[in-house]
Amino acid sequence: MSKKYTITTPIYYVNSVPHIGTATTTLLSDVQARFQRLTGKEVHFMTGTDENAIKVLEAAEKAGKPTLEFVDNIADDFQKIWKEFKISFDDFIRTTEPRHHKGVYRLFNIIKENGYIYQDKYEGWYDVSSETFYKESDLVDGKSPDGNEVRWVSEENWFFKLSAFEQPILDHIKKNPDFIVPENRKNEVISFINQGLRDVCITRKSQGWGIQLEDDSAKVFYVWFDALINYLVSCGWPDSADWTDKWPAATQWMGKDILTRFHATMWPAMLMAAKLPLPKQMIGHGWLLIGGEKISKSKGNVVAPVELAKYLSEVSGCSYLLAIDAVRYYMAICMPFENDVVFTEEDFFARYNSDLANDIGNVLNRTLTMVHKFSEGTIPDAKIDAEAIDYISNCKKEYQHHIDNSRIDLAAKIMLNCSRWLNKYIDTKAPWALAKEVSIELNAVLRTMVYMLRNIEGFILSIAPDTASIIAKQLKLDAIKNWNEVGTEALAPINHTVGSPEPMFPRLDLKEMKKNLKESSKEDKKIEKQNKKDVKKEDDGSNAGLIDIKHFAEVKLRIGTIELAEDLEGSDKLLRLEVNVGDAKKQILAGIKNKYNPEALIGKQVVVVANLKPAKLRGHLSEGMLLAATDKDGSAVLIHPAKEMETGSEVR
RNA sequence: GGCGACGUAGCUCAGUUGGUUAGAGCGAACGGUUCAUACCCGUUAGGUCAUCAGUUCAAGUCUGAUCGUCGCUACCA
Repeated sequence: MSKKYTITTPIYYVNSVPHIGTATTTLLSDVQARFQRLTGKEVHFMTGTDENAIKVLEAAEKAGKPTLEFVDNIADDFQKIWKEFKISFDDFIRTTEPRHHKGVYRLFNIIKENGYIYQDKYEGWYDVSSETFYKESDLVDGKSPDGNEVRWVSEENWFFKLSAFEQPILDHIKKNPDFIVPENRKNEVISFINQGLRDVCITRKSQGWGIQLEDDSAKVFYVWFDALINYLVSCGWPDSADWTDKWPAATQWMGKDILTRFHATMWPAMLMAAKLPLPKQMIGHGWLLIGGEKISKSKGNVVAPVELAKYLSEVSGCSYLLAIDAVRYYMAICMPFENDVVFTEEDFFARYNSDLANDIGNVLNRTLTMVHKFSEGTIPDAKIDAEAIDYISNCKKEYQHHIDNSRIDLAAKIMLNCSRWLNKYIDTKAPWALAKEVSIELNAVLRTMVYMLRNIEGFILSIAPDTASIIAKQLKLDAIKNWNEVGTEALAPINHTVGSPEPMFPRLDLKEMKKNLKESSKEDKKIEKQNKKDVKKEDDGSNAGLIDIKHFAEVKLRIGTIELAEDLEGSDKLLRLEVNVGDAKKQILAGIKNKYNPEALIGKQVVVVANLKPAKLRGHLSEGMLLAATDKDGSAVLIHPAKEMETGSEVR
């Protein structure tokens, strides 16, 4: 069995349908997959859904559906939408499938046997009302993301010895410069690992959802540990005989957000711990940020690619299939690589007009018309311009190079440049002028035009498959099926009769659309204006840096009496204080250990910010703060009232 | 607080190891053309490369500071 070219997308959370972000990743990988197939490679292109997150439970509950049914539905939706979006995946893996569970168990056991898994106490914040564990970073102002109270809980769990792989991963990155792209992301990963990796807790107390441990049904695997394994499972690991043909993957695609922490550290570590090969390349591309004003009825920040295509089809009159291609093309040519790219619907429609309607669509149209007018509809018997053959031969090389390097945007630009080249070629040669007298050159020009068009077909095929097939169809020629065909003269067969032109991408009336936009977004603008006004009122520039008194009034300052002070265990800066502020006692952690003895503080009065949101420091809750002046050396000097005050007195 | 990224034309973005007059596409203006989807081709306008200072013969590029946006992180109270 020959080695396959494996391309992966992340598996996506099932609490929402595909949006512009997931669609971008998926589309870019699809272009690569389609291209590699075109070159004759056997491709294993996989995507899927991550269904074991605890959040799924809540989402299902909200939807009023049994959890299993809920995830089934969403997984179906994903597949439907991806198919509509022409994603040519070979495998769609769901982490609720038995094959995935089997893989997770196997990998866990292998890593355990290899000595990289151990049992220890897991401590974390536990949200009782939603029965969910939260990481420290998940907490919002000391509460769960839903605003529920959390409490500190510790329980026995399994840990993965991630810390053992700091150096091995760094070494691997160094030895394989293309392992992580782009460069700036690679640097981020390196500096992240250099900060030190902590072992990760890979099991949780079961909430009734997730993959239960084989010998302990009260526990489930941490979702990221389970999810990453899907890549292996999709390749047939561990039991299928041919999994080594598919793994390691050639390219693992993802957005930059899940690269550093998971794919570039935890995942390689897991593979190393199991003595499995690492993927050849991971790409953490930037985001397609949503900005500007929205023309369509899409709500909020979620622009569904399929909805966008539907809307484009409505307003432009182009077929739905080609409208999907337009979205695909846009995402391809705007691919965010190192940096994020701003997406606006206005920009999308402008690009549709300039690139697809005016350039590519129009050049097909004028070529066909000319072949009909000047050559009775048949490709004349003439030599293709050597200039064109040269040009295409270069483009072909570059195009392949770019796709192999995952630069879908640059590849798309080559295609667009071919169309520009052809437009310029036509203008320079002016076939309509040549046609006025008998001319051999006219025939060569006409055949060259068709030849160029066919190469554009070849270049756009992986990006916008139906656009390619329509080009072939209007020329009444068999569609390109292999990359070898690109650049050959056989693409424009002599004496072949072409079909009649029909606009693929009808031009949009952007001015008209802008008018509509203005009306539809009047409301939004009003709100925006109001907001701006409010900001201006408070800060009109002349008062830069000054605040309104009402902002100050929001801060509740009280005289508090320190009733208890002690060192905080494990901290060399913080003291733990209990401060009476009149109506309540508050635990406050203060970073004043280097200046104050705890004993000397007891009984002292201080100024306390009484309505500060609690925060957790060093694992302990701090419910307020003491006012202190900053000394020359940067240390804190507490502020005391000038005379003994009643505890709880207001400070103004 | 720490680490990091970013700030380049009206808009969206390129600018390799510092090296002439800072680029592209879109948009705009003007001209040309008529095969074409009011399209295409050409020309032009438009930039204190966030600000300030420094290194250098030479800085968008290197260094430091400042401002702004964003991300991660912390023993920030």
